Amino acid sequence: MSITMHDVAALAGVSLKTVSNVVNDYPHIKPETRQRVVDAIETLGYRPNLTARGLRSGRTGVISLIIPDLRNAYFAELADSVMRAADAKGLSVIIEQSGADRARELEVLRGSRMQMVDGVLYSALALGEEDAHLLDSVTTPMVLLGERIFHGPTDHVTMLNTEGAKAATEHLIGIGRRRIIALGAHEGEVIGSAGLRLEGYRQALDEAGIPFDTRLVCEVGDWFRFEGAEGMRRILASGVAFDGVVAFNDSMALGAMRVMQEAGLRIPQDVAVIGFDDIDETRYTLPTLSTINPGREEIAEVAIRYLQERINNPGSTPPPREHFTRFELVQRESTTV
Amino acid sequence: MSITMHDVAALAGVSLKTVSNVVNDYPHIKPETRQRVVDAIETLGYRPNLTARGLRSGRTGVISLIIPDLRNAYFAELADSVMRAADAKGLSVIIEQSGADRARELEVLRGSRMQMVDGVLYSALALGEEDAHLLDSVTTPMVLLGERIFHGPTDHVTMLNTEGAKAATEHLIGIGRRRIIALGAHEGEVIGSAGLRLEGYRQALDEAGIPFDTRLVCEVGDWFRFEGAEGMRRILASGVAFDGVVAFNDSMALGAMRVMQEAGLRIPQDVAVIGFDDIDETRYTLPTLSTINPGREEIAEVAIRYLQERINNPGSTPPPREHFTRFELVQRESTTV
DNA sequence: GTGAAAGCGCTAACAT
DNA sequence: ATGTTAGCGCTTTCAC
Repeated sequence: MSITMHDVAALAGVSLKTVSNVVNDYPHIKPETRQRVVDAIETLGYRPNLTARGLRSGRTGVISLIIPDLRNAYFAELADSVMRAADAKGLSVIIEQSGADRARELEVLRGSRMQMVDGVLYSALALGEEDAHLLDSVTTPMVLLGERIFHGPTDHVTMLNTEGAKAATEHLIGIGRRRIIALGAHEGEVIGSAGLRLEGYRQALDEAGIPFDTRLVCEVGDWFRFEGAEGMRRILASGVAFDGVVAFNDSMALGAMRVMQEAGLRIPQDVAVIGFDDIDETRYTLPTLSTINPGREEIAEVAIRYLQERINNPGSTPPPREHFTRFELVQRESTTV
Repeated sequence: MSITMHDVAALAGVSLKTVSNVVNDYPHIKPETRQRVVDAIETLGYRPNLTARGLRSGRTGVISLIIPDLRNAYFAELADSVMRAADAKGLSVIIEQSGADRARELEVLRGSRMQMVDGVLYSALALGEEDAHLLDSVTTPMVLLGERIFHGPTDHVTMLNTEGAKAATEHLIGIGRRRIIALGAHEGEVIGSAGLRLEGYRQALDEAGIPFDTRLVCEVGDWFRFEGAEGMRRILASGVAFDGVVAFNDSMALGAMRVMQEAGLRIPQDVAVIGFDDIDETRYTLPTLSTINPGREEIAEVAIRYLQERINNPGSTPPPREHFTRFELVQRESTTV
């Protein structure tokens, strides 16, 4: 049996309500009363029961973060940023992995765990624009992360994908590259990281007057290292000439780099490479990898702020907001000639 | 206002208890009654309120995982394994980062979040054997992970560190290496990953009749890539001859590999390298990295099982158990000559 | 400024 | 096999 407010109230000789007021930092309490309560809490080692508080107040102080997979460095780092931002606001974070699986991404939304969190940060990978309406029925406050769904019924925080990819491509063009591979395309995709980033790649080529060549566009399935490696193997096998690679994430860039190095290509002399995400690892590879930093900390901070605003104002439902973070091009050895 | 059991009971024309029984899969319910309740749940879209259930039953179905830092690939992968094992048992996981900071590791133990979880998986990095008594006062069921505290008051799951390091060293000796660097030592440490692994390294040398040379022992602070790189720089600067490296984790091995490659050393021809942890990345570096797989999935599975046993039998307090997982040596290019 | 009472939604006894 | 009753520990009216 644990210590309850009752015990504290009894020891301090006050009522339940007064203890509650002290615990919740209510302003109007006589200093000496407050002190007596604080002492009683101290001597008894009282800790509020958060479950009871949650039941009564309707708030648990817990949010959930739904991401595809923690083993993916980008999401591990995103989770880290989210947990820091949440911690600063006194929130705990339950992480749920969806495995980028459509069925599971939907299941998690309906799952009963949703009943015990105040809000959800939702980073979908398999759902798309056509699923936006499925979010209408979600009553828990939610902030969307990522590029799969725009103009949904909820707040949305993401980076400027097209602009980032354009900047990456311009950077390669700026160091004299003309035959640039786009690694990580998804056929027919318009919305979504792949679609948006390919668009940025095209814009950069257009503005530089470089013709778009479909042989330089490498389509892959998932964005793991393996796929980056496989994609590069296909490029090499095709015999197409190239002198630069814009990979749509760092993992693929690293997989491709390994394949190129095995094939005897020198980076950046023969092929300059730039990735996306600025995962920690890019600082330590050989060569180190230039990349686009998507502003993970800003994403986490803004997402938490939006979520908390929704949580704290359950009545009002202002229209969904959209926040685009600033990105930053980080130049490292893979594009320094 | 959300739908409660009351609403379901009213619609199905049964009592609260019956609804509760159906929801909790109680065995003895007339099939037709059950069906009526199920239908009512369906039409109303009822979801049990987990907070209320938690308050009443004393169990929330949430555990917390306390780890140093998700940005560390080993812990991200451990968290992934833990979440999968927990999910299979219907448990949710709150992750808390301690930053390998002693004060924070202790704070997290006393934190009020502990009041809302059924149990804790605790992976300390800064606490040590001398802090074991601090765990006595923790009433929440707990399973220790890692090597900092043995013979504490709680269950403990870890790998066979000494044996793993011994096997790694023997592997290098087996391919003809005699001057082997031990990368990642902590001066004076006996317990803890560094101490135990250094011991395994010594045992392997002893058994092979190779003299222990302190100039080959490289001490570092944290076990990040940066420290591995710095340690290797010091080794190279010292001018000591060597033909093998046993790194006490993969991150350091990769940092060291990069420095060696920059210095023109070929791996594995000039220096064979083996790490520890089998993080995903080791499969994709150039060369791929041989390593000791610590059996993360087994660690997660056993830890969750132990924890659940403690949670489900709050009365009985059998003595603390200790489980050592099997490790596996994974040979890759960095030790294949 | 503080107290008394009500009840958040659920499950565990104890009936029937 | 199902219904009734009584709280879990807290916050929130509403008094005083």
